[in-house]
Amino acid sequence: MDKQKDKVAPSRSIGSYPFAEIESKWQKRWDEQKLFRAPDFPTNPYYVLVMFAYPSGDIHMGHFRNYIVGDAIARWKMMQGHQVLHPFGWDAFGLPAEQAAIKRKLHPRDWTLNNIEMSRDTLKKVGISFDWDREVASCLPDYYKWTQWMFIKLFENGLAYRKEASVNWCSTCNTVLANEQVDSEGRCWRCEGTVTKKKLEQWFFKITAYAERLYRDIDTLPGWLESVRMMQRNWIGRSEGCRIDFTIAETGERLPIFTTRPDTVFGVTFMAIAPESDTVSRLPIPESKKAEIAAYIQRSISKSELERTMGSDEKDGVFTGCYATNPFSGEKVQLWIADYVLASYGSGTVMGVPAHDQRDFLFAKKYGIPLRVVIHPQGGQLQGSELQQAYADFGVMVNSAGFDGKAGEDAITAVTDYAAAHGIGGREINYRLRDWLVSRQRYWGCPIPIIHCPHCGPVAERIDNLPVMLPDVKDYIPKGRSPLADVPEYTNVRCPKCGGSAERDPDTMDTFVCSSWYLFRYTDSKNSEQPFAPEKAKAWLPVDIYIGGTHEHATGHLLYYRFFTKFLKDIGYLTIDEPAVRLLNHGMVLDAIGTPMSKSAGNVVSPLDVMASKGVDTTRLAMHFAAPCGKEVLWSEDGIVGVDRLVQRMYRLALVHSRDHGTREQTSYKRSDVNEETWKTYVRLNQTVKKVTEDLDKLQFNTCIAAIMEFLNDLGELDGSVPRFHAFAIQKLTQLLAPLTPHLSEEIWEMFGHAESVFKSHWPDHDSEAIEDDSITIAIQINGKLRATITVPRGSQPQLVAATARAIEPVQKHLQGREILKEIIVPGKLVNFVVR
RNA sequence: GCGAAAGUGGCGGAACUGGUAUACGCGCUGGACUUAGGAUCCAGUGGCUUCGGCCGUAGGGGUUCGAGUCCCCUCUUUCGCACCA
Repeated sequence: MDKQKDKVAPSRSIGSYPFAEIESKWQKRWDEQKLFRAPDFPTNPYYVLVMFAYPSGDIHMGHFRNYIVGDAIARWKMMQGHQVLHPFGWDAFGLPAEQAAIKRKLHPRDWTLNNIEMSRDTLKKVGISFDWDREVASCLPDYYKWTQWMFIKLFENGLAYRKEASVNWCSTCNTVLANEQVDSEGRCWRCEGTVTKKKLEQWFFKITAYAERLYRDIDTLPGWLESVRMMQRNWIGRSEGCRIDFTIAETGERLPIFTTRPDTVFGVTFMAIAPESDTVSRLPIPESKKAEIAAYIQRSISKSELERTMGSDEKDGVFTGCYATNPFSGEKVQLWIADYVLASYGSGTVMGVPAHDQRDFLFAKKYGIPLRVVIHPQGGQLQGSELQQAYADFGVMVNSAGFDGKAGEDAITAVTDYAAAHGIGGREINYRLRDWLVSRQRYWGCPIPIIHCPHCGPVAERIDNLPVMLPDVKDYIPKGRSPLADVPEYTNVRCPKCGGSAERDPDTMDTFVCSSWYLFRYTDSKNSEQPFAPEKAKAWLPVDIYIGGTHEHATGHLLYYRFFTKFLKDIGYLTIDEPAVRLLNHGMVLDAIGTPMSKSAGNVVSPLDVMASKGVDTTRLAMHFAAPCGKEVLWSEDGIVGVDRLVQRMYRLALVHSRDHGTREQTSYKRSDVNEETWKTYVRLNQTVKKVTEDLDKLQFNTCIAAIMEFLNDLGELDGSVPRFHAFAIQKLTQLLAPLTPHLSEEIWEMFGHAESVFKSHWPDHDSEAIEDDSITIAIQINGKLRATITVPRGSQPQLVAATARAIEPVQKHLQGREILKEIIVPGKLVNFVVR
């Protein structure tokens, strides 16, 4: 019989895969049939969440990759019998809208809504399985009403508060920023401008009240990337130590400090206060010193974070003329102001132990402050005068009154317990995490629903008055105060409490507030009575997999939304502690030589262009196949060729084999049904089903595709002597490919006569009666080097295999004149002869 | 400086608990069918080779019958942290 292969003769009679019409056909049908509409109360839920998007009007390769990964998972879970929630929405407040408005003389709202239309159309062309009925846009009143509700709930629970503080100010954006929005080099996350400090009264969310839970629960998130977990741990910066109350010698006022090394307390030879610390103003500074100190404080405050951090070997400060008393030794030491001390951490004051802390050491060296050794290394001695640097390791306490001889952790415990027992301190935990500054002096954001009353102070807007509508303004240009402040109709209101005249807060919220709860809104996006019904949220949450750029959000969004989750649980709206079980970072898309795509580099490739010439499914496959999905991908046109061949090949095979086979359902084959070659191929098919299923579970889309290609190569070798076998195999492959090539698979599925969507079909199970090959290849090694392979029936006696191996010619040759010391036999794998 | 992850053909990348390194794809070489081929199909493709083999997973050591995989050192890259007391 002729080898039929999958060649179609004459090939010219069959056109290539007509992707354009097939794509629009199925996109339309999915829409009409509401195939991806999620129920409110699923019985077998799976929640796939992709980070919602800023509506910039187009999509780039990074978005494309993000969404096709989510889409593959959503469609696969659907075929596995889950009800899938796969929603989408728009993070629609934010700076670019104002800039566009200024530049193009458009209202930010019009610009944004127009972009949403365009972006949505684009996503529909990609055929992403979003449930568009649940779409949200954070800039619409029916959404931001509930963002305001969140603010008020936090306010009512004492977790939203106003304080004057030294805050981050970006002079380019003309607004304040949260700590999370300033990078490690002191630059604005959005414009990269230098961030300075400004003393302002602003709204904060008390995320620090959740520091311990946020820290502790990181351990309950094994499905998150370790790097993200580490970044959050670092950001929260939990540190266990001891509070020790020194006193200001002149006034007797308490001067508490935090230290992780209370065992060095007898080595304190000075104290240092941060220049910004409130404590400074309470010091009895001698007249003669005041001018010098004021100048120093002025100088340090005007330095940027970067300047203060750079050259960290250079410590400077100024002596206040005041003294502090060590409660352990009763000794008086000099009290300095030094800008290596941070006002925002601990009490803003540190005890200076030059012998055992490198920073204190450098500082003391510079100013000739004495040094006292109070810790000796185990079994060693330190000479203070010979120290070239601080000895910061653990050791044995010396020169420490009754504590001498205590060592390491015991020493720390002993001193801490003593402090607690004598009312001069005790165990304390400190966090690096600061409260979240949420006010923004910008127009295009969610209005803060607070009214400032001269009598009642800040008062929350009444819930039934929500939303506080964002008014139109003439001028969006940020001037360093909110444009809303210039709209008297907006700001002049009555106090909800006393009815007196009052002023509305003119600021808007950080857009990260909007994105801290959108995943909950999706479970009940049309609710006009509540942000979402708790029972609906309960039915879907937590998110099973959350996909996006986890790196840039590691210590921002991904911390904020955990905070909101815990808060909403505390007030009874949620039952979960953590919002998402698994977090997937889709890697960046780079150009073919590994440079990030950017306008300035001129190497941007639009997914839309590729889709237009090759079709969506080919473009999807090329992206999936190029690299495992957590890794960065080098995008190259060359990569398309191979997967395009796969698409064309599938389509051609379907054209040929669907002709007269109809929907006839063959669920499995028995060995007796088919010839040997077909059975082998059938086994290979089942192995492929198994492998693809396992790889999808591991989100290894690249190896799924490879497995399918491999099988297709094998299928091409098989003749058509068993009627309908090819048709059977192709239908299985169509299902396996469906999460990755949804349009192609739908079309082929229909060609085979199925009336329902392939996504309503049941994901193939492998036939466990046909998963193992009849014969296996055994590697034959001599001294660990491969010398031959032999093929034996599965389950052959290992000794028999070894004997066969010994007899074959290439092995004989190597064994000639040598002594076999040992035979290593790994059943089903290899035989290794150890010879001399 | 500290910490973590990684380094595999010309390229993107495979390889389960140590067990046939380089699956799959691109590219390349040759061929078939063709008016044509940027279509399709077939064969080959790590390096060296005296055609027996030898060498090969960043480099060097080690453990083992056997190492891409485990251990130690070095180099490189990426990422995070970097006055947090």
